[in-house]
Amino acid sequence: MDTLLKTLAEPKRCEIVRLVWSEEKAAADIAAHFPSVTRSAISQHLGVLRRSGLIKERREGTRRLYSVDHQEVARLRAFLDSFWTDGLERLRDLAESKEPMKGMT
Amino acid sequence: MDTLLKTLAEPKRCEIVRLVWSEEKAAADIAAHFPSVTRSAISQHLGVLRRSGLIKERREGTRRLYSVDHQEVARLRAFLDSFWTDGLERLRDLAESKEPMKGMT
DNA sequence: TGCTTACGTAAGTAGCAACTTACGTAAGTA
DNA sequence: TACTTACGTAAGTTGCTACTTACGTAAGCA
Repeated sequence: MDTLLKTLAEPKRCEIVRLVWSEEKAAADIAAHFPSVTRSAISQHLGVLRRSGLIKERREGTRRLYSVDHQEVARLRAFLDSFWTDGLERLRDLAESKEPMKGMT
Repeated sequence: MDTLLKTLAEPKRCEIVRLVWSEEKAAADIAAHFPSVTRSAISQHLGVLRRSGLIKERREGTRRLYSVDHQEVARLRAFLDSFWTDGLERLRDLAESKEPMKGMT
């Protein structure tokens, strides 16, 4: 669970999620938004985002198009919502379990 | 802004916030919930949480009592809420500004 | 005045994470 | 076929971070 939080805690990855929020974008287009770092660095960030499940990859020719996995985002959001509002005891179980947020889809 | 996210991305700090969510607790009581690490480690986590503004400190004799700063938590929550739902353009400005989330109190 | 309690903090270490350069590879193109 | 495009990945470096041990300090107590 904190994997998702750690993933979003990195500003560039947070920005990447925002970039592919409503439309899929190719890796090169995403990298173009970060002139300060290498394309390779962005590719690795995309790898982290993909492994965490926050974004999905689709191949099209030589290009790889990325888009947000809104379902996974919804699970993270549900977790945080329960964190803010209520169910603190239940949240404890979820946060400590090895298979977090079971049945929250 | 990502300072708050980074602070919560650490599991132990997330748990500490949960511990002092509804009632203030002394540092020793908090440390007692983490037998695997030293009291010093928890003290440093408390420092991070305090500097990020997520928790408040109150002295009482030799003891230091900690409690959640719900107002600061509300600001983080508001930021994330706008992240999930809407205002992606406005969110971009907030996330990139040096003085984030101005006027969101 | 000592002594103890309840803390924070300084200093050092190990591991991780974000980055770079260099290389590998699959898909189009001449 | 050879070349280019569009990407991922391996390898190495640097800096941060979570942790430990050791020490400092303010408050209460004998």
